[in-house]
Amino acid sequence: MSKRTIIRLSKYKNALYRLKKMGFVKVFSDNLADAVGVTPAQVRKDFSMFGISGNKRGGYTVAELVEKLNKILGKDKVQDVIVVGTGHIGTAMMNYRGFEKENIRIVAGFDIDPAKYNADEKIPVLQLDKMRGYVKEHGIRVGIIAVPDIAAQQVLEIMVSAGIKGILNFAPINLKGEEDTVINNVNLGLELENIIYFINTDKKGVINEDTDA
Amino acid sequence: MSKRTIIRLSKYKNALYRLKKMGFVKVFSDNLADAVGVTPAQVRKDFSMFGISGNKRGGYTVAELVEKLNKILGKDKVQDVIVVGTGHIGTAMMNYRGFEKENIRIVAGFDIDPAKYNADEKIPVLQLDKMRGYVKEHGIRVGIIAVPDIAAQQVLEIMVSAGIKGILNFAPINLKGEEDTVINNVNLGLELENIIYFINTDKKGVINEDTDA
DNA sequence: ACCTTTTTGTGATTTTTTTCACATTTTTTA
DNA sequence: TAAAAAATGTGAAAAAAATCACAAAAAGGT
Ligand SMILES: NC(=O)c1ccc[n+]([C@@H]2O[C@H](COP(=O)([O-])OP(=O)(O)OC[C@H]3O[C@@H](n4cnc5c(N)ncnc54)[C@H](O)[C@@H]3O)[C@@H](O)[C@H]2O)c1
Ligand SMILES: NC(=O)c1ccc[n+]([C@@H]2O[C@H](COP(=O)([O-])OP(=O)(O)OC[C@H]3O[C@@H](n4cnc5c(N)ncnc54)[C@H](O)[C@@H]3O)[C@@H](O)[C@H]2O)c1
Repeated sequence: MSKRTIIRLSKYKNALYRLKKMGFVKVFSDNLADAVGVTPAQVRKDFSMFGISGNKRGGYTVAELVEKLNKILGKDKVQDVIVVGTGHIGTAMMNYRGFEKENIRIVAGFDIDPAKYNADEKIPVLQLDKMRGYVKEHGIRVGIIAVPDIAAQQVLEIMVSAGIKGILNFAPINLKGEEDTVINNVNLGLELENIIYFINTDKKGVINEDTDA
Repeated sequence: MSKRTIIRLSKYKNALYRLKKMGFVKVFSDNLADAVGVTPAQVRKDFSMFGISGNKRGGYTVAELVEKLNKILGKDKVQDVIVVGTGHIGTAMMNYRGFEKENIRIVAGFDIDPAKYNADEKIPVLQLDKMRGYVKEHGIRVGIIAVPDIAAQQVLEIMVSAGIKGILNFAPINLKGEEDTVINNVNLGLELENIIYFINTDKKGVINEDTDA
């Protein structure tokens, strides 16, 4: 399954939360298409690939659909995540309250700078050396890299060797991983550059999909 | 030209900076391909679409290539950017030193919370009401939205009406813009969800392209 | 001077992704 | 009960993106 499809499923799910809050019980492929910025056929095809079906003429039941999407996306159970590098981006992620309702829980931060250590906070910041043990002990599978680019590859290797399988990387370098590791490189500078290119050119509109940069 | 192509050009440029620092004078399509994680044919095709040519057998001259890419990407002149919403993400962006060498300069922040105001800093934080005037006066064309999702659409409209043409949006909502506006939605929650999906499934490896979420 | 090697540049081909279009099902209306 | 209307679900078609593969150019060797 392609990344693009999964990102769309997440978007449908987010749109559904909003629709639900607005009181919608049923939803049609073109409502979701509008909300997410794709065609209705795309919505239906995406669902069809995961065996999600609605009712002809009746559309989809919001509550059911949310549940199915969350199941597919692995959001039916809490996912624990650690952050390595508790600087600007790292602490932004640690303090973000929006992850909770998505069943994503940031459980600890790690840094090499002793000034950052704070084992007593709700989300403790521990020394990097403690990471391996922590990951093994708690069975952590997902981590965020928010260290300077020079340190990123090395940090990646420690994380992977400790047992982490999925990584969101903010360092502006294309990290490469082993076969069984998932790495999602998010390069915010690139995203800005992209905008700069397009405003200096004819092609306007919403640039979508693929942060993967 | 597709977003993916432009993102790749940016990546080539970044890879070239590193190669240059390492002392490389010439570079071949497969060096860049390796660095960025694409095929050599892709590199050459991308270049060919922008009329960039190298020398058969001799490859490309690093310095020339960097210059051409920066020209195409609009990085040959400084681009001023404002931030709206000076919370965690907004201040992370404002404090990030890495943008300077990319000719991206964050010139001001805006917020509705008076506690955030600080007109005397190098990068001042001003009240939201001042944004329109500031943008018009300084001819700002690019802005970053880092406000809560509920405020995002409204903030977008103010920014666009003030004359901003390109927007990087961190609020987890698919902002829609007018014809001549470029909006790049970056949804970090989606990027994490994506990782969670893939580690719970067979498909592993580097997830790339498309932050656009 | 000629042969060999290396690498580009790109048309052709393949693969992937999206959109079309319509038969089918369900609901409503009369 | 039949006809009309509104959606889905999905093969087929189209469009977009990536890869192949090879002629051509440049460099070096003998
Ligand atoms: N802040 C932004 O807006 C922004 C924008 C684009 C890219 N980035 C990238 O995101 C990453 C983080 O940026 P930031 O602004 O949060 O940086 P930062 O300097 O604020 O924080 C980096 C943190 O990593 C820690 N660190 C350094 N080496 C480490 C190591 N080996 N192990 C563990 N911790 C280590 C430092 O002590 C520090 O706390 C960087 O790679 C940066 O290039 C940031
Ligand atoms: N922090 C993260 O790691 C993270 C992760 C995913 C998504 N996001 C999204 O990024 C956005 C910013 O997140 P954050 O963590 O920086 O939030 P934050 O709460 O730290 O900061 C938001 C800032 O926006 C200001 N604000 C609110 N309404 C405003 C308005 N109408 N005009 C101007 N300013 C206004 C607030 O005063 C505050 O300073 C949010 O939409 C959030 O959902 C953040």
